Amino acid sequence: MVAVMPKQPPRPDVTDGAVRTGPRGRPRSAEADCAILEATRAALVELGWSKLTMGDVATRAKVAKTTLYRRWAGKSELVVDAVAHLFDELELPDLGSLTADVECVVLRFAALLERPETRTALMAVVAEGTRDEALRGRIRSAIVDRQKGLVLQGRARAQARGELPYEDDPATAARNADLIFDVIAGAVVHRTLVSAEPVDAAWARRFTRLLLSGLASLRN
Amino acid sequence: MVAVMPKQPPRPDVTDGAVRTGPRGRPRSAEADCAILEATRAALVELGWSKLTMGDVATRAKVAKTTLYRRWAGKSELVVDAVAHLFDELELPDLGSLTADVECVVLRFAALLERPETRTALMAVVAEGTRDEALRGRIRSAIVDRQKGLVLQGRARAQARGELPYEDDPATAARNADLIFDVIAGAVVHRTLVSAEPVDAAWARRFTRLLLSGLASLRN
DNA sequence: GAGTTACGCTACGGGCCGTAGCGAAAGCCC
DNA sequence: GGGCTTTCGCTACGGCCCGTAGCGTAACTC
Repeated sequence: MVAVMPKQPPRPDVTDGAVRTGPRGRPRSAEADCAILEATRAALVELGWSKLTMGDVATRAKVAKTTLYRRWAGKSELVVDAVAHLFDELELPDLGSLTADVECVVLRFAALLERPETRTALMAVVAEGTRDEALRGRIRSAIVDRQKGLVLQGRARAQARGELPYEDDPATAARNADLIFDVIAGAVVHRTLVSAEPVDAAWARRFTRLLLSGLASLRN
Repeated sequence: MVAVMPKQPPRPDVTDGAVRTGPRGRPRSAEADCAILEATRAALVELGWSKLTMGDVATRAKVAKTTLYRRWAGKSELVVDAVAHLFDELELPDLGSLTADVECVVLRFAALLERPETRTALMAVVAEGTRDEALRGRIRSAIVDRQKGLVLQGRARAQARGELPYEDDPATAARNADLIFDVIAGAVVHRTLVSAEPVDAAWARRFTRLLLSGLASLRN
């Protein structure tokens, strides 16, 4: 788990080669960071993305509004960090077969998207990210890359078991991993948030079969 | 193409069985409707979702702000209708094979998502929809159902060609269509908006092969 | 203690929201 | 034409939220 860091305080340059001792002055309150992120998640559950305001979060966290703006540039950045922690619980258990692994991660990812915090926040920040390159990068490092790691891990296991062939070309391997990631994550997100229908065990099973064996396997 | 209708004006009940003649009073300006939707799309291109305001749209459309609120309840509903028209151009040409049909629709759908209007609007309204049942229904009828029709159409063609088996059970057929729809639409949306990487011909080809033949086909 | 930085608090200009109220305009039906 | 109905443009308004500035105080380092 990689901690997501809020906006860094302005520090003097270290480019002159002089050895700096640790940061001087009053340090930032770690409790405040935690309380703010917690308050943000609570506000997301109660109010949703559109009605969430910075002032409200500050009040919930028992913190001055100015303290929020000292650490996060705005609502989007704050919410990304607040939600990112929830994705840390995503893990890929080794169940012994590629089919079981895929089904399991699909269900876990869906369970994460069922939570009202992630439900209302994920699409909203992605929408904002379409117009903000920096925000896209933040989303990528805080959320997307963690998920993509699961794909790489699952493929390595399947290859070790002999369920998947080893790719000869590293570039091809990377492209395939990206493709599989978009297919799995995209299908689960689209099912839960756009089609607004539940991802249950039956759906996960049928999706996994489709992914592994293709369209022709969908007869029954 | 089904026209998306703005908020209906308050009419007296027709439940008493009496024959009503047409609506009385001054009719709504169809030109205003058109100008408003056009102005909304233009504003989406220039400003994006978050900075788009109702007042700005009204000014662009040369219409009073009150006129907007007489027809749409808010920003989300307005944007859904404004973007819905763009999805009408989605069609499924008969290219003679399932592979070609899928590749083509993937590329067309991706081209639609490349446009800044849809890019910034689609995820935003979906995010709002997670907290608004009525808005979800509006998105479904205005956008999602039209796309889903393409899946049904493509499957029927493939079955007629003998490329896909006919499902015995209608319920199974419906579930399969929903699954395929979420996989295709989800993958394209996730690739373009979350991973923020282009859907080009090569990606469409590899995705289609994966969809038709499953993971094992991804060696090269 | 001196220096530095974070904090809480208050106050503010500015923007946008969504609505009310008005007179005028544009259609129907007699 | 005269009435009736509904929409239109316009203005004005209270309210909420934004994001920042300014101040005095608290916490930590050297």
